[in-house]
Amino acid sequence: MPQANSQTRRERLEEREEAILSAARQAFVEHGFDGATMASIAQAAEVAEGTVYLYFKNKNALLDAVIDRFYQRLTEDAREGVQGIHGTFERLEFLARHHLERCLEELPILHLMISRHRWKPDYRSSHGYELNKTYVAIFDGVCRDGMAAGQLRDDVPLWVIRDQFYGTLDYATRTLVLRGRPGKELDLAAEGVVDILRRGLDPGQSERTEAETSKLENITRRLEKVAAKLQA
Amino acid sequence: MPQANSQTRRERLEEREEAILSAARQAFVEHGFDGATMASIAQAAEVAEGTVYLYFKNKNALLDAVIDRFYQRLTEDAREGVQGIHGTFERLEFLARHHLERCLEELPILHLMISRHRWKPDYRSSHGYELNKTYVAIFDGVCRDGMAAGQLRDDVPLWVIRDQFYGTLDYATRTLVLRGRPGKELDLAAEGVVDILRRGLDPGQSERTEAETSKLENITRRLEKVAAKLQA
DNA sequence: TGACTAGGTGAGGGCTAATCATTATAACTG
DNA sequence: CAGTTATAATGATTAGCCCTCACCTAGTCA
Repeated sequence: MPQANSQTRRERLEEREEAILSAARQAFVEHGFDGATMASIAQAAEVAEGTVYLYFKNKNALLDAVIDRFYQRLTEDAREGVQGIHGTFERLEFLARHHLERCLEELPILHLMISRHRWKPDYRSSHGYELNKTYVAIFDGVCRDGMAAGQLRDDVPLWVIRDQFYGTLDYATRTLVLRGRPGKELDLAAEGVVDILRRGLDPGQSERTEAETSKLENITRRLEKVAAKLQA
Repeated sequence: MPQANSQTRRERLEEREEAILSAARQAFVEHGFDGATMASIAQAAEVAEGTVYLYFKNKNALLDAVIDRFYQRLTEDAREGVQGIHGTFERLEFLARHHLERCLEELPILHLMISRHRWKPDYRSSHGYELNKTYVAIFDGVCRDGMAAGQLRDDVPLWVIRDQFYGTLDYATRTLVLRGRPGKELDLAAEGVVDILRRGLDPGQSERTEAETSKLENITRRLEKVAAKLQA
């Protein structure tokens, strides 16, 4: 049974890789990149120190892999969520809330990403850049649809809007943590971001109905969450 | 002549400190924090390695000192510039342009600041936090004046606006560099930021929807309480 | 002059990431 | 099943870093 054997063999390797990756993630989250040692990661993964280097080229590659995971889930969930929502600003508000929630949840990972990943001189040719590109492509798509539908000014470059959106959100994440009550003010932050965008990118005559239904739908979504809780 | 002697003595010390600080700045800018070695910094400053530690507690203290300088100049110039300008949005546009220009000029310092400084867990009790606070106080002042004069909505928390402003600018800085022509698009970015703010914070629009959503949110909150009770 | 002291030195300690010669294990073959 | 090869795993070792500390030097003062 060579098939079965090679299967288990492959599985063993994947399990090991998983163990190392998970140990690394844990170590990075707990002690930061510099604070985490390869020795402790190897020990937590129950392998020898040298073994880690069979699976990952070096410490940085470990970090890359951890961040890769973060982005994969972030992107997937964003894409999924957007699909189930109609209306430009409803989608934007979902994206804002989703980004804030996820970044707050995984704050240490966000720190690692920003501090070690995003400011490298060769960022643009890095894998991380591609990951980010894929992620923000969802936002870009929503905006382009909005522009095509006339709900969004199309005389502002998309990259300006994008920086406005994610720049604000990342700063807001930090502020929410610094202020010590991230949960309570999350809604305020997400709504604030989209609200300013809504007014700032209004293509002309204000469409009050649009704005109102948006907020109503927002509340509906929250009520649906409550309903889901009740079911569980 | 004890006066003259102690003077020259003091001057010697200050010169040395200056030499070390300047060498450190150079090294950090050229090779990054990890890439710069204390040995090379000491050599560039023409002192022994141990001497550096007579002037700065450790490598991190060196970085702090470098960043301190950056903030001092940034803040001073911002304050000066704002004083010579009247009108809320004119001032904001100056601040945006000033921030962008300075950050682009000193990009490596900005990287150091963001990656090593701002995301420390104890950031809020650090000197860097105070520096940042002093800097953004200028922006806050401009906004508060604008609100008092009725040129700015006062129903959006100041911290949301601040995050919007500086978050966007920092992201824009990165984008401008990535796009490779920071000079040409700097105006576009600065104007874009302020333009969206201008429209987004225009106090002219109605606030009736605001009151209505507030009521609805009240109801939502009550329903969530009910849900919590039911869960228990 | 001789003791005192602030300031300066650089070899060495302790810790780290990463390597590589060696060993162990699995897979294949006749 | 035994022998051979290929793959996987090991951990002592290496090179390089930050920082300390025992020692040194040169001014200052009694």
